[in-house]
Amino acid sequence: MAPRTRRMAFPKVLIERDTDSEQSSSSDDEDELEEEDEGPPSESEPEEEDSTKNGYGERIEEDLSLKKKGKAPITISLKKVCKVCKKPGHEAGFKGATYIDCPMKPCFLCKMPGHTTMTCPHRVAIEHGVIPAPRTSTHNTVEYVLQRQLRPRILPIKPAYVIPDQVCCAVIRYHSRRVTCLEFHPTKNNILLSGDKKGQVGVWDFDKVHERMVYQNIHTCIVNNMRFKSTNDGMVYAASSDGTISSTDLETGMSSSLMNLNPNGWQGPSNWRMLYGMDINSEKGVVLVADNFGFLYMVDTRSNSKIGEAILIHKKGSKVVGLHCNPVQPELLLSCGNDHFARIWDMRQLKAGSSLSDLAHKRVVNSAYFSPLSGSKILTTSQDNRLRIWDSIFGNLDSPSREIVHSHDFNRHLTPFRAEWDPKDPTESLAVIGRYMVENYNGAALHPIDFIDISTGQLVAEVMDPNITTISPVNKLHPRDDILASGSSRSLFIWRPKEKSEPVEKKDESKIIICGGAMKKRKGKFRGESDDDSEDDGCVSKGKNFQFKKAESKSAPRPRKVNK
DNA sequence: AGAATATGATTCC
DNA sequence: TGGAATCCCTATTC
Repeated sequence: MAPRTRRMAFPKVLIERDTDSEQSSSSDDEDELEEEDEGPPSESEPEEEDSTKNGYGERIEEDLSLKKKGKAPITISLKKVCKVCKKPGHEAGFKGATYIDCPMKPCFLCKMPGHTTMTCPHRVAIEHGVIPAPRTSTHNTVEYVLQRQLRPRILPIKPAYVIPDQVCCAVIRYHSRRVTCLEFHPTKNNILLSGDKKGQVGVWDFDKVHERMVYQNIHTCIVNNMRFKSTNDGMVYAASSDGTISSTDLETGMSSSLMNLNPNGWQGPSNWRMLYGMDINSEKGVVLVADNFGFLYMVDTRSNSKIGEAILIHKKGSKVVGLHCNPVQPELLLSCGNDHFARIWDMRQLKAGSSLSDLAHKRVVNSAYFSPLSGSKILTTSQDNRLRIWDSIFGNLDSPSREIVHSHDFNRHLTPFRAEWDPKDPTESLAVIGRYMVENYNGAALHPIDFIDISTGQLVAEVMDPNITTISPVNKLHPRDDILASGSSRSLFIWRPKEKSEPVEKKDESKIIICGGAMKKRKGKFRGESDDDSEDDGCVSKGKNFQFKKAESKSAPRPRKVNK
């Protein structure tokens, strides 16, 4: 697995190690970058070469040439190579809490070559990190009028958003694997459902933080999407990579399988079907799901029976990751997937190739959602680091009406990011999405959760907490209250606006709990977590030790290693 | 403190 | 077309 062959091909270049790392990194072109040119790298280089190389791409060797001359003391020399491109002359990686890009690679944010994220035009506003991309097409008359006449009036009104920006309660390590999806209960305001990579479903009353419930036997691997049954909000459906749709009674925990695409068990990876996108068409009483081979399935919720045959809605063999029914027009279905398309369908004429619209993207589309009230706009999240807004009224669907460059790269170890609408926003312009790229906030490397006004592309707010050093790819805004729920790694967080909740330090200590689980002897400590009382059964309240503080330069939690 | 590892889209041959 | 190599701003365990 290790790219050993590449490492062995390095030319041997020795550089005197400079005790002051900051100076050395900024003056690489001077004589310290002397090539000693000991000839080409030998192909038969022994494997132990790896042991002379530390984790930062530096090569440590004893300077033998000095030995030969006799008197000179043995000095340790380092060759500094970029750990990304393996070339000397520059270094990439963390310098403290700031990540330095490799200049040989395209910009990590906008993916364009020729610059790094430091100078990317899409993050010139340092305090925001994200600015709107220019409109792709402004030759539309309606848009022009909107720009001229409406925008000047709209802009001052926009900041009225209420942003949930302070953690009010949390369960650290709620799940035993990373969180993959979240869903608020449709009627009970304090109930949050969470699915994880292991197939477990959490039911959490975040007003009674300690009453943590995790159903372990609903699925056997990733829970990809959950939806409440519209006619009975005590029942929830979930689609999983185990190939089943589950139907679970939240009171009893009783779960049954609505559909199973792998009735004969494991028949090899090319036969194992996984369910990703799911939604409910309450009008028709149908659960819609889609698999990793491009097919859509429908199940009648009254008879629990499959309707018709599977329909190919995306490129054959490609994953369909998202399905969404239009909130206003029940005939309209939206799908998105790994074939780089989001597609709009008419439920009355569902067959392969009969989509009403194909929304083209440059990369995989992680999510596509109709706007929650009018259903006239579509918000997509694509792995090309762009959010796109497609407007069926003020624009055509041939091209997005706006593209917003935003850092939400794909990483196989992270749940894919999905931008979500604020269901409460009457103007249908507020979206929330976690950010991949780290920002250095007074010495702490943090990944904020961004609130973006999709009508202007502006970053309305970036929400973070110095205690949360992990990326938060899963976010959901409450359907009625000013609450944000976040899934970050295995933890769940509930955010509320500052003015509505007292600072957590003064609040009920039990609002933050840390679950033991497998983390008994964990060394990297969460702030305030003490090692002494690590009872690993159930939840352990660590509230009194756990303090939320403003990011301060001295008290950054688990800071990134600072080069010395 | 550093190594190992889990594991998916994409590219290349 | 299919399998191997590659990748990289992760999180966690050992």
